[in-house]
Amino acid sequence: MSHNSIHWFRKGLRLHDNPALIAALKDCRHIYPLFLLDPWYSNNTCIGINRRRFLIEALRDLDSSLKKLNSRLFVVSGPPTEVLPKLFEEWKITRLTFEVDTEPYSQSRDEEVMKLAKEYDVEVIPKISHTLYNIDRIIEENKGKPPMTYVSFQNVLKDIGPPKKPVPAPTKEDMKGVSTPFSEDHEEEFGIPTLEDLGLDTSSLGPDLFPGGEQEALRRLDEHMQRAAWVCKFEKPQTSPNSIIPSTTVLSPYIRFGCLSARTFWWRLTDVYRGKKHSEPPVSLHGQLLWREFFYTTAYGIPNFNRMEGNPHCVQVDWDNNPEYLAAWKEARTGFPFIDAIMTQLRQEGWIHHLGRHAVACFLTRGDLWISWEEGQKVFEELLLDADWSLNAGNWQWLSASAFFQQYFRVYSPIAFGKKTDKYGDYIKKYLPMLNKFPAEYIYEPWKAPRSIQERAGCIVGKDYPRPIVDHEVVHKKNIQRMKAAYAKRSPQDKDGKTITKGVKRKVTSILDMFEKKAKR
DNA sequence: TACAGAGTTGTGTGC
DNA sequence: AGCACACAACTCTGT
Repeated sequence: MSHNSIHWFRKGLRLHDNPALIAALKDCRHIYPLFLLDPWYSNNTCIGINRRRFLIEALRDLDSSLKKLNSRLFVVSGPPTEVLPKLFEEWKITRLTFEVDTEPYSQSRDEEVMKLAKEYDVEVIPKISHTLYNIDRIIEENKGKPPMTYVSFQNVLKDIGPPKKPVPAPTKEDMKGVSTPFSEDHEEEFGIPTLEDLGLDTSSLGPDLFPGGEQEALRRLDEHMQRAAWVCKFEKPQTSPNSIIPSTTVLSPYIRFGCLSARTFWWRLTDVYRGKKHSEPPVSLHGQLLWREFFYTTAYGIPNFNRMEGNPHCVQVDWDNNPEYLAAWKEARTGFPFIDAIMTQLRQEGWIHHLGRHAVACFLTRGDLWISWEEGQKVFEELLLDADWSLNAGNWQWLSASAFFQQYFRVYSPIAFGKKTDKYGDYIKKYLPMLNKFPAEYIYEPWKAPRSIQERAGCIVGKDYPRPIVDHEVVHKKNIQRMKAAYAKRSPQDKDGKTITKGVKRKVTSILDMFEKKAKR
């Protein structure tokens, strides 16, 4: 039988390791590679200009790769449930393929689309290739609930075995007998819009340090995999959050959009490791991919994962509603140069080191400002090129000690932490030029510099750079007590003040049971 | 059921 | 420089 296939790109913006695309090409006469500009995202999330640019670059790269196979990318605006039925009819579609995505919106969207496809007699082929594993399988192997620690997660994976090997990109050979019916005015009808076409203000675009697209992703992967000794030695906690050149691979935006397959990355690492002594999870590069998989699993298996309320694993905390503090954090004017430099890099460049994320996340939540992690989550979602629903929610819960991580008395110092890897504050000077002439001994706490030194440096604290909005020493001690109270509420104590855990355990299990039953239905 | 042990990446002090 | 320790005492997993 000869099919007319749509391959619907959502994440997975690549040709390599794209099993759903390969499935679309089987016994196929006409292939329509499709990307939808779904208004749901603009209506429900805030996406910054740098992220939008990354997406458009990735689409352009995809189109250029498809051109080499005598095909083209079709870009259409509108809700999938409205656009797809029209295209099914217009293009006489018999088959729809796409990559599985586990985010809640994707799940409900795809469920609706599959119903519609049935009505139009369109065969649907979903394939797993965004994650290393089938997430359902991991949860099943762990008795129906997601593993809640990295070690137990690893134990489950031991039973499953290594991830599947990536599938090669389609070749001209695979395209024999397959064509894409595109017309001469393809650009007008189905072309990739520019940022201006989308009516976006491009005045705040930052430098294009990490251009989107599969070709750039594979180039970047090659570049790093050639450094075999570095790859084998890699230990995430030993990399610097405040180096001028990123100390890690910065492949995360590419993996987020699926320009790079996690499985391709995984097996390339395996090749580099082979026969050599190398670091191990959780700190190795394999370990980083497993962290991603870990949070994809918990995000899929835990209800209301991006919220505090209704999230059975999240400690319920009485965070302050403090718009002034939130704005100061978001706009890089907390008065702590280390924090403000990181927030500036985030806004301008769209990527900050994982430990930089730790520092600013701890500062916003349990460390200093006592503002809900959900607020921080929104800011990261807007500004991070690699903002990924599952990882963003999971890591914010981790850093705010709301879930996964409970040692809330371990607080990052906005002054001391950065000094470990950047004694002289070069990173701060790069992102906060007003502090450029400040002597190193005061660069992390400019308010302590004598007036004469501030004058000589041409930067008066309170005028040219803000005073610190909180006294870290005071506020972090207070916040540890507040965290203690939040945990005590969740975990009732006996008369000696010792925590009784069994009652809570039963409560959490029962909520999970309910969720499991719901999921089975 | 109870308990021991561990937990990706804290800070400050002292040797 | 690098390590041990106190700080105070959290939760999850496995036995």
